[in-house]
Amino acid sequence: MSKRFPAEDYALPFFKQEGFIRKQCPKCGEYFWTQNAQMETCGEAGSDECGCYTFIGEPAAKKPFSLPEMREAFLSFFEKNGHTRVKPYPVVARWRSDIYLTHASIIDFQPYVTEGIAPPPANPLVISQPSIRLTDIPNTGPTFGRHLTIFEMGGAHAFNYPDKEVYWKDQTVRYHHEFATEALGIPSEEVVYKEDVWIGGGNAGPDVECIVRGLEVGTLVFMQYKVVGEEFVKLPIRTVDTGYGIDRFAWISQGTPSLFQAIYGDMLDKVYSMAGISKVDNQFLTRVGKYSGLVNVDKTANRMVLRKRVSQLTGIDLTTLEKELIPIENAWALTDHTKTLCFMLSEGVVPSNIQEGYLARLLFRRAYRLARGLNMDIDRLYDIVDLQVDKWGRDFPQIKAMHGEIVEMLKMEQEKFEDTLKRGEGMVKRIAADLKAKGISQISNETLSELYDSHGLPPEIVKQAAEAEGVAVEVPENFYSLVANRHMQANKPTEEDTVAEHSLEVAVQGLPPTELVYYPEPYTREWNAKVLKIVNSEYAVLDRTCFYPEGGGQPADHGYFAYGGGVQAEVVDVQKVGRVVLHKIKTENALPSEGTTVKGILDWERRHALMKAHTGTHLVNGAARRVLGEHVWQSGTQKGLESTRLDISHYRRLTPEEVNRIEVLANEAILANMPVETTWFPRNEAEARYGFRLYQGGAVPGKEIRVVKTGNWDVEACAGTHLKSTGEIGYLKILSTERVQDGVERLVYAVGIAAVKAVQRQETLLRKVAETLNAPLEKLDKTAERTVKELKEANSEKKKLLKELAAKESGALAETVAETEDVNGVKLVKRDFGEETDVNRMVQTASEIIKRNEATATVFYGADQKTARIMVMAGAEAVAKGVNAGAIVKLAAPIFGGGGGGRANFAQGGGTKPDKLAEAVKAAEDAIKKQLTP
RNA sequence: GGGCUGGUAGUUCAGCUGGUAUGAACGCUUGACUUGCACUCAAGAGGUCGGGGGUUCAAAUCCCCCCCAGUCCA
Repeated sequence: MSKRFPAEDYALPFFKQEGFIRKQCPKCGEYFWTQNAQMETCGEAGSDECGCYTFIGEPAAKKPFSLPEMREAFLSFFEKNGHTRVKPYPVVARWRSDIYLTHASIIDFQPYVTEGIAPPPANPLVISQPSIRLTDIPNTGPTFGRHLTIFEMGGAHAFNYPDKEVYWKDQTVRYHHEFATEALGIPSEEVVYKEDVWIGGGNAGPDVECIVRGLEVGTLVFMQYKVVGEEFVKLPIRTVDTGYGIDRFAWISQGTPSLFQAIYGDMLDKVYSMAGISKVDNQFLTRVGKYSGLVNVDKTANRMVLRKRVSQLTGIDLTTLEKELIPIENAWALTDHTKTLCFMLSEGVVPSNIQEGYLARLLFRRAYRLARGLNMDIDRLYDIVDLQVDKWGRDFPQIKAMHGEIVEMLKMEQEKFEDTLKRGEGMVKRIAADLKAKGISQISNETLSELYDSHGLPPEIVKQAAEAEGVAVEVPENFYSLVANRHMQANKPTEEDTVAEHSLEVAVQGLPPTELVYYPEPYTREWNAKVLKIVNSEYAVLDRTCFYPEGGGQPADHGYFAYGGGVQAEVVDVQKVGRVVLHKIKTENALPSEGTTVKGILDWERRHALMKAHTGTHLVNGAARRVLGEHVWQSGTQKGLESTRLDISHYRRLTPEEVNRIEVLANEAILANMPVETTWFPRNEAEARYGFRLYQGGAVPGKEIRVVKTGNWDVEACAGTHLKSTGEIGYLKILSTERVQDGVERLVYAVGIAAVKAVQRQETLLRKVAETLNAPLEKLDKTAERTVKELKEANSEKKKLLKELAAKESGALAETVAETEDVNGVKLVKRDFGEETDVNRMVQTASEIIKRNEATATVFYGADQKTARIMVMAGAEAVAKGVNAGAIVKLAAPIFGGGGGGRANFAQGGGTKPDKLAEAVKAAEDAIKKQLTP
């Protein structure tokens, strides 16, 4: 979608007053505002080459600022100007269901604030938000720090309501200009404002980019539209969304060749020395850094073209450029990635193969490969992590608090990756050897993408391993799009359910919100209500209800309505659509008519059990966190009558000991009989009071949040029905655990009487086993062990005996049990095994006989009531003379109603008509004779 | 949430167009020869072919369900 806003949208009084001129850049074609009449291009050092970085070596500000200094300068500037300082939000956007990571400051206020559902924590406000952008991975390094996977976005936000204007475009630009010129001392005529259109996250509006000496240091967005199809629809709330690149501002204030030097300072030297980069030529970096603005790996896929251009502009030859630059870029990227990992893991992201955990894994593996590429001992990676914790731990205390867990999770991840690599290298070796044997000297693209897609082997690693085996690998330029193509097939959306849901939404329109009696009175089992509407002749809508609708992993209540003197309508399901509760009535039952007053009666046994399960779940969650660590988050839950489950994030399989400890802790929490308090808080207050740990169950909609506080054990935002106190649960028993995904463990447990019954079931099972084994319960393990051992021994004894028997029967004894005949120099041995149909025994015997004389063919057979079997084996000499066992069985087996086959030296067959066996044997005998007849 | 790959001896794997697991290598045990850099040679032990169901005369092999593990993408 390309759209331009009219020029007047950007013609601000500020520009006029301060003598800014609007110009069109001849290179990129964009309009920009500047006080410098001599300026021809917009000066932005992008791929259009409108300029280069002129701050490198010549700092743009009055003094150098470190990142924390710049952050403080920014925050205090806006604070001075009437903004309230707000603490940064987490980098894991758990309050949102559409994204995993916070990638801008505005993310903190979407959708509740920007859509007017909840008020902002302050208005206007200022925040410095650590933001993670993994789409910038390939650019991190090559662009000298213009792109980072983690950066701090300074956000000064104002939310303008129809009835309350805070400030809008003009004031926003004024603030920026004042910050840049007065707070930082950047000369006014060096600040350029570029007109631009901003579209993101379904919203849009005009924006201006702020360029200083070639670098975009900020974007001032005026969010005022919702994107609907191709159209922009005006929003009631106009949001000032400014993004100040705090890191970039620090960079221009220091004028270092790269942003990394500005942010990391001395720490970078330590990384260099770990990476074995002995001398870093700052003059060289300065020359290259000036032109780093035109590098953008996404837009111009071919990296080499970019390098060539940089080489042209700097006059440094390509080889030198590559050789000098690549290790440094990699060290930069490594430094950046470890910082991002520290932030992510400190908030409880567990590396895994799904969701945000996968992003952490991706990042770690990349960091690992960068370290390897720099010939760095992998242990140094953890030294860098330590440096990061030291560097950022003061301003972001959770990083310091989680230091141990971060390192542990990373080490675990390292182990897993090294296993994958080892496995993969073995696989490549075998593939290479196989190809070589077939005379193929190159690994196909198909194989290459499969190795990556299914086994996680990046092509460079395959190349390395294959070439060591003497098989070539050519990695196609478009490798990753080839992989993407493999995913293109079959993504069929099944959206039948949404249609039905939509019809309910329409049906409840205009109805008043149902009064939810189950919240203030979770123990009320009977109440009177008026039927407001019957929907789709199956759902009843009441004015007030005690029936809990399905949600938050808690199943719907059941029960019935009584009305009209003795009529009962059973409620089999309850759903909430919007703010209206729908009660599904059993199909066979009569529906009460609209306007009737009904008495609702809850299936209390069911509801009470579910309440126990729900409160119990909060206890298990709290117990798991205490036993396993602060990285534990709920990643899903389903309450049930028989058993309930809770999925938690954790980086390794739970041990039985850990499970026992969780169980004991949870039961201690029950015995402590702690009160369960539920309180509605305004969103901001809830977050301020309890932090983002509240969002255990994921995103919670609405302006007000229901907070469930279980004694001193656990606090969560939760919409379920809860007990008054924990003691009511009685007893909680963990039944089993499983691994749902890498990094997600599932605990299955039962509460109350269901828990007792579960224990009884397990006991019954044990007792049965004990009876079968005829052993006392307490010696069951030893007895089972011994029994299995004995069974194994018996089996191997049987095998041995079979062999011995075969050896005997193949010798002298053979004469007595088998018929032997000589046909043209081949000994034909025929034997009826009677009721023995175990081919294994026939095979053993036959091969013993043949071992003695290769010029032998055996025809063995047997039959029980139901099936007949025939087996033909021929020695090498017999085969040479023409015997073909396969052909014989194929011919003979159909006679007794079956089939069979095999090879020339061995074949077997079976059938279902044992009475025809003799006939088939005769046929087989004749066939052999025929084969041996010249 | 979607896709792909795998589960066979203690380990790494072969076998998978159904028809003997005489499986291979390494490891292990015993013996011989040597004692030096993966010693060599001989003999031997070691398998519910992840689990369950189905098709078939016959399933490691084909089909379905489940479990376990790996991996890519959003």
